[in-house]
Amino acid sequence: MAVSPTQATQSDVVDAIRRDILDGELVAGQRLVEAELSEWLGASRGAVRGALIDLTHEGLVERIANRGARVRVVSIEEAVEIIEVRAAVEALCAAKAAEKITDEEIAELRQLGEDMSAAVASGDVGTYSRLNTRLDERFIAISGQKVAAETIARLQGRSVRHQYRLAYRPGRSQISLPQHLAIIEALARRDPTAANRAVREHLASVLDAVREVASSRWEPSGGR
Amino acid sequence: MAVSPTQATQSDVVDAIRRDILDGELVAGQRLVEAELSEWLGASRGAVRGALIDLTHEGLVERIANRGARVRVVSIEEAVEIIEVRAAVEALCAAKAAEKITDEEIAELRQLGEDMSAAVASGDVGTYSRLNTRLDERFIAISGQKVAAETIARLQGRSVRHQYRLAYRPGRSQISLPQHLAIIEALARRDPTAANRAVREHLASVLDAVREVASSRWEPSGGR
DNA sequence: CGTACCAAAATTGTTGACAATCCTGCGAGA
DNA sequence: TCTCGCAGGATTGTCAACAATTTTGGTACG
Repeated sequence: MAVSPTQATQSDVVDAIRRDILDGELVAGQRLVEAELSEWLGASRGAVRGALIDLTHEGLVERIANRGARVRVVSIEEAVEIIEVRAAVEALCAAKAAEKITDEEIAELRQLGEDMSAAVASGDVGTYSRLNTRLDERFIAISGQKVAAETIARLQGRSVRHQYRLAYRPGRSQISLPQHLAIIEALARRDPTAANRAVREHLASVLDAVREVASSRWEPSGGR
Repeated sequence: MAVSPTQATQSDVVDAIRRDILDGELVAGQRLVEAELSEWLGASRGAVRGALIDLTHEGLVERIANRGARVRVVSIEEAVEIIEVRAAVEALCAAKAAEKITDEEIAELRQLGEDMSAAVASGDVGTYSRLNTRLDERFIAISGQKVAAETIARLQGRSVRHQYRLAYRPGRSQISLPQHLAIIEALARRDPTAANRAVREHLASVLDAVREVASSRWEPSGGR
């Protein structure tokens, strides 16, 4: 999108392309020609090339030797798998977090819970969605599990496009809010087992919703 | 180690360096100078550079801007975290595998179990260790969870050095063999819950052993 | 009408030279 | 003796030109 006045560095390019993919500016399957992006972003071709390689490792871009890069298409099946893995790892984090959470952090999460309730009550889906993400990030950080955090971050990007549709489905907030509050309460009670289960139940529900959206999108689209 | 007569390509370099790190040929913390490796492996500096970037993403190499690459040192704490995450994800795979395993695959795993028992009985730790790895790979493949497989593969490399010491500890085989057989039996019974639990129990035991090795290695070593 | 082939264009891959950065060792001054 | 500063060397980072590969469009031939 924005072309900066100064020369863009490689990590700038990575961020820019990643954002465009996540925002849907670059659609799945679209070709990513190095020379084009280079001019588009005001960076050297080398930088763009390196960025595409990085994004390939993140799973957002697909590269075939001598045949260029395209935005990776993640099938519903793959999205489901990603959420299943995330469920397993996040549940681990939740259990660990419940064991080492401090009083201040509990207060912080409770506040977060109230904000979420308020956002849902006022129908502000955008804010609610952002608070969701924050809750995830917070309890993963609290768990102190760096490897798990890195693993989840890696997977996050790939599934975000599929989860995006979800947030704005009517009634979705009402389903997920109590689940999020349950996670918070389990952490506040310092109950690892309950926290583990609460996270799993939440992601199982997300999974159902993703599958449902998938099947409901079978008919309208007629594309390749 | 071996320098091939023909020009080595980038993926050759990745493989060569990875193998050397995993084999302990390159020790943790050792500097990896691009020009040296380039001459050593008979590849261009660009190829070596690219390989080091790839290995950085794998977590085997650590790179600091303008200051070069070194073999990443994975602390005991990190190894523990890695095994915890692996436990969560492999348990997921085991449960999924139990749901879709075929009769042929059950026979194959049972055979594997017998081979493992034989290897332990004859004290052939090397073979036993290799069969272990195969068992892991097989039930992950059977589960059909590509994302989980990729996630585990990523983590595998980093923890392998810590697990390596383990295999040759006296008595270790006797502890882990029944756990492996339990995994096989749970899969053969097509019991997802039991398979999940069997994998978790096995990796919990690995975890204990890693921690124990860690504490027993506190005294002999005199620091970096 | 379809197919095989070929050259031109477009695109990616690689290399080598140069620029930028960091580390080392030495010497001057307090 | 210790600290600071500064060249010199070593190492990494970047770029632009060149090579290799794939795609495309057209044409001749069956």
